[in-house]
Amino acid sequence: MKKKVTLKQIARELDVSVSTVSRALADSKEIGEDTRRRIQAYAKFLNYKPNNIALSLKNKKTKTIGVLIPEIVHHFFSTIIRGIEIVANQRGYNVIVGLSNESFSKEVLNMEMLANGSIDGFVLSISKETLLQQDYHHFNETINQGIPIVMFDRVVNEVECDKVIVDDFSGSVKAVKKLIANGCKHIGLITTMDYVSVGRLRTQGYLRALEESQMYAEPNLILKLDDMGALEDNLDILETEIEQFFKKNPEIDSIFAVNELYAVTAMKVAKKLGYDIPCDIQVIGFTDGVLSKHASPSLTIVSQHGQKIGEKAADLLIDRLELNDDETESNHNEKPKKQTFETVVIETEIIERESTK
Amino acid sequence: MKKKVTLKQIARELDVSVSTVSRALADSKEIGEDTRRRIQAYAKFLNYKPNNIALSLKNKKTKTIGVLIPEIVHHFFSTIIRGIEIVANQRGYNVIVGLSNESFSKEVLNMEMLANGSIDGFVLSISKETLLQQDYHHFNETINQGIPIVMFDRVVNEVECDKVIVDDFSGSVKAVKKLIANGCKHIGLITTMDYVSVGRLRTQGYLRALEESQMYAEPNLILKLDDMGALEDNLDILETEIEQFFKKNPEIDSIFAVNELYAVTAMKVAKKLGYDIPCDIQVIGFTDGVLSKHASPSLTIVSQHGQKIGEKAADLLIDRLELNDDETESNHNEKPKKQTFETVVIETEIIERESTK
DNA sequence: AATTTTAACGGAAACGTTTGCGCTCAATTA
DNA sequence: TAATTGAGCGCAAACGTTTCCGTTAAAATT
Repeated sequence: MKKKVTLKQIARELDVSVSTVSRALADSKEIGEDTRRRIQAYAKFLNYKPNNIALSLKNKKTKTIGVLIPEIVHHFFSTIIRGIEIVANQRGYNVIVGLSNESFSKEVLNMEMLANGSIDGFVLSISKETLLQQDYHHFNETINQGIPIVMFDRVVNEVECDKVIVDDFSGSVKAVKKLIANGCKHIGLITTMDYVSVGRLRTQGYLRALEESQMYAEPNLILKLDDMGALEDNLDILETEIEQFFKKNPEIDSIFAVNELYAVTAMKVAKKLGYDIPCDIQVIGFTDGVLSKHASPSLTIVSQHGQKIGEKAADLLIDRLELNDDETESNHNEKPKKQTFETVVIETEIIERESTK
Repeated sequence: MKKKVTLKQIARELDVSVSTVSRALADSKEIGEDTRRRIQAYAKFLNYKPNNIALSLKNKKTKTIGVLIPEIVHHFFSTIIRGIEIVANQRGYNVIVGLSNESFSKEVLNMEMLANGSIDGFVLSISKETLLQQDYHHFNETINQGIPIVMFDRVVNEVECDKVIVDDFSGSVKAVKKLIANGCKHIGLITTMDYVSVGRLRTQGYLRALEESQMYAEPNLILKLDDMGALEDNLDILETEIEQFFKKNPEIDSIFAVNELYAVTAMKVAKKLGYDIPCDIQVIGFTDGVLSKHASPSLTIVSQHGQKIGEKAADLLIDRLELNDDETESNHNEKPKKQTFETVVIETEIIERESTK
């Protein structure tokens, strides 16, 4: 077992000092032509690679970004990680992931773990429990320690930082208006409880679209579901809820669902009840999932472009990290740099498939 | 912006030495009752947390495990990451992920990046390109540097390390025998090219099941597809291939598919051709995906228990890491500890749904 | 009273880097 | 010939810890 080779080792065996080796490998002009070559050759021979940890300690930066998400077994979030990973790697950063599992305490714990030197900045999406409790102190404390945060998708006004969101509102407006344009008169909405901002925004988009089309928003046609707990596990509950919904409102001619699961389940129930899709009932879901493409009929969706979200979030974070570098290096004048934060909106796109006319 | 508080800072402000602070916080008996209390109180007040990077440098261990997977937007892999993350966190480790994107060079690059001090060990699944090229030097070099590796799912005999695999072979045998028991006489197999070991094993399982049931394996009934490239993107190609397959072999009464996409696509095509599932054609897929549950009819599968795979892999890795600790600390006798590696097989389970009788 | 023990703490090395500064020796300049 | 320059290299500090080894003074032993 060959142990990792260090500068000290090379220095000893070549009978020079550690600093000479360091400089030689950095191609410093201060080192003589021949010794430089000698050292470089020997280092290459030993396959020397500098120790990242030592560099991190010295440079006070780890070149690592922490990603904190509520759940990873979820197409949307894994797509985002992919986006983050791509630009991070390309810009010389590593990605370390933490899962909050929608729990406040795990979110706090994970942040504290990673904030103690392991990472340079965070990209995160807030857990449901945190949103419910509305306790955001850990975010602000982290930012106060000089560790920048970029939030995506589930964001919150109480924390000042860069954000990347989806145009939930106007995406929903577009979707519902498409249903209206397709001749739908009684558009059902299947949505979640209000505490997650995205659900609320999508609901508002639904209402706005109706309003702008001089249509009356019937309270009956709105089904609010509590998605706390394991959604995937009690599918049958979901199905019966939706079935009740259809039976109570036979006039329904279309469904707008705020996530993929609701949409495909609605289709399944509708088919079971004898409706034809899209003739009797048209369906649009808000999602970035894999179910929609393979459902039968395939589902028309408002696509969220998860990868783009991840890429943009990583870019924002790294931009800020490297901007901070420049500041601390060059202008030490205490001119309080106006801390201006950006909120980038990633456009949604309607992908038409078989569930709409 | 409050900068991170260090031992040195506390020491200065309390007019003691750094070592005293360090010991006081470690509850060392060497420090007097009162100073100990004083220091602990002040540290708690300042919310002192030790710097992970400094600790890593000192202890020569990072308490971080590197996970290298071919792709993250994939239910199977994200489930595994979840499993890894759960036990890692619980045992005090962090998880840093790298994506090879099925590319050999990205796999090598990622390993080199992380191997330079960033992580204590790897959990990985080999990229397709690497399997094709059969170049495994980076794995062996990493192991030689003293960094343990645990491979999962896509493993290879050429590398000696702990492994976690699925019983692909016997899982397939079980599945095909179930079809046979259900009265199927002409079982079609939809599989991949042979270079990924799991595909080959599942194919062999299919053959064995037929053999053991004294049934003849018809070459026509085996469809081998090349899944290089973006599977999801050319769904239509996949569909036409499968459609041809059905048309050429009208006697087919069931399908065993080695992955979820093949299985659900086969169902879709079958339905389009007028077959009834499961009456005319029964389908079983080998998978750990989300499509199967929501397909209509829902798909009977051989489940792989991805999370368990991840958990077991992480446990194996951490076990070995902490075993190495004990060795180097206590018995320095050069008795060459017999390096014995384990290959754990995670049992599959057939989950019966609507696509079989 | 002289010695040993012990409690309580500080100094410094170490982990692997980078880098400012100083040193030496030769070459150039005055 | 004496002084200045510069090339080429080493020393040591620094990053934040932990820990071995002192050191000091008081307490306990003889």
